[in-house]
Amino acid sequence: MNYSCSTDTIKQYLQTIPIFKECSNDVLSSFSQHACIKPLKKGQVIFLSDEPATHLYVVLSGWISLFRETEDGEQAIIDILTTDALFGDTALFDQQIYSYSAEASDECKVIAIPLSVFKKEIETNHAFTLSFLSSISAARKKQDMELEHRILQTAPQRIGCFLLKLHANKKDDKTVITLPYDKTLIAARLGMKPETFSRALGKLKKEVDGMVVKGSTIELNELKDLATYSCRACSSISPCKT
Amino acid sequence: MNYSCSTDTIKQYLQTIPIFKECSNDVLSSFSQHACIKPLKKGQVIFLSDEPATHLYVVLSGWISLFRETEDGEQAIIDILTTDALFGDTALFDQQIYSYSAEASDECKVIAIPLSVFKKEIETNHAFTLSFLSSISAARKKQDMELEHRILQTAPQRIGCFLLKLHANKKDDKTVITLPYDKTLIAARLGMKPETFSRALGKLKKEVDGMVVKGSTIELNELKDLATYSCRACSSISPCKT
DNA sequence: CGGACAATTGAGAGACTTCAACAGTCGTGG
DNA sequence: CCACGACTGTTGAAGTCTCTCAATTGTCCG
Repeated sequence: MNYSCSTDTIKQYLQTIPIFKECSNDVLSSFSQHACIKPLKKGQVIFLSDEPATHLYVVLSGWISLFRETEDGEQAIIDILTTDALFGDTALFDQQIYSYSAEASDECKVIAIPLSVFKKEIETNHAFTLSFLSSISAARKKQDMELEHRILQTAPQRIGCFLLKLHANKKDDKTVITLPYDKTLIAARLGMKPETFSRALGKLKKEVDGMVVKGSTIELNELKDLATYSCRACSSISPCKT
Repeated sequence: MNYSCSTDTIKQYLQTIPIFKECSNDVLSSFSQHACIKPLKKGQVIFLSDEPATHLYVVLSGWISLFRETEDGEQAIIDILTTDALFGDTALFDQQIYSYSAEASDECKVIAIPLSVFKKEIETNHAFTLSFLSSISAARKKQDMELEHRILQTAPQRIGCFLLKLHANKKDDKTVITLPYDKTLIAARLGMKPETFSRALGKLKKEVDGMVVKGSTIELNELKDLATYSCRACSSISPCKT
């Protein structure tokens, strides 16, 4: 990969991303001219919650975690995003303030687009607004399911659901799943402590026939068995797609 | 109040609702002509999850609960809405299917607007799309906070936070808060069992100086005391506004 | 007044967390 | 090349929070 910030490189990247797909050449050029590619090291903070917002970001590679911190010093992970995902866009409305913090949990590459440029496009380009709206709407549904899962699913079920989603996003159809980041981080992502994750994964292994865990790879016999166990406590038509 | 479905009545109502506020007279007329006011009895179902969507709705009065049901027969309450809130709008994108069920938990009145009419407006009227986008964006942030609360707050804190939000939406500034609906329903809304709610409210009463509970009214000495206790485990700059 | 339902209370079980100890892995520096 | 330390991950025991089940009280309405 290439670390350049050249307009052409960015344009090429943007074209592959769903939300920008329907943009005309002019629009893409406009974004590309003002955007730049930012390589990030593990642990690097991109912005902090309640900070005045300047850019929104698109993930090119790696994993970005969105989180908030409380007065107590507790951390709540809101989401962990990878390629094609947009973040920082919540600052577009209201007071142009980020509503969460963002940090690279990996070696990452992101495209930074000035909020003002994006906002101008939203204000003047109706087609683009519609595709943005559609993506926001999808994100909202995803969040909705997230909330439901926290209420209804047990820790082992939540892990199962997480694995199913990982599998759904894979290119191949093998029943071997590789965990994308630290177990500690997955635990936080699923709203549980590392110890609970470890024990819950153990329980899941017992409950699901033919499931084998070796470090960060998980082998399954039948995906269906995992879905039967995990999706029992979920309202969506299983298996869950979000 | 008046149960008529006349265009003028609906237009009058719509004009008072933030998302429609910036609509031109023509747009309002277009909505009003196709919309109708629907009175609802307590317990009446408006639509079910996964059903093909026909209308979206605006709450005029009463409380509408949005929920989903799992294979197990468990129910997850997603939100409980009142005056000015929009629902059913998640069906605008994707497959025009409702992503949750909606039921009146009260005597309610709602305005039903055909999805097709709303969608057409979204597709052709840029100013309207922007104001819709802004409202969706706000809803998303609210949901975000909801998720955080479920992870970080204990049951008594969640109740405290709920009370603070009730107070923030009140017209007057009295420190007497009236619960808007059944305690059982509030419990479900906050993701806990009625028994837990009862005990948690008892605990909250003990923890917060000067708090008195009499049936469905709650008296407070200082709002600040409640916020200090509840917002400790929350990331937002207290008190929470969502 | 009685029935239906909301709300409370108690006891015990279950899920998750906390604290603490320990095993495994990886990279660094001697 | 090995030893050390830092870090991730696992395991045990005890504690906390919430849920479940069951019994009881309170309240509203016919």
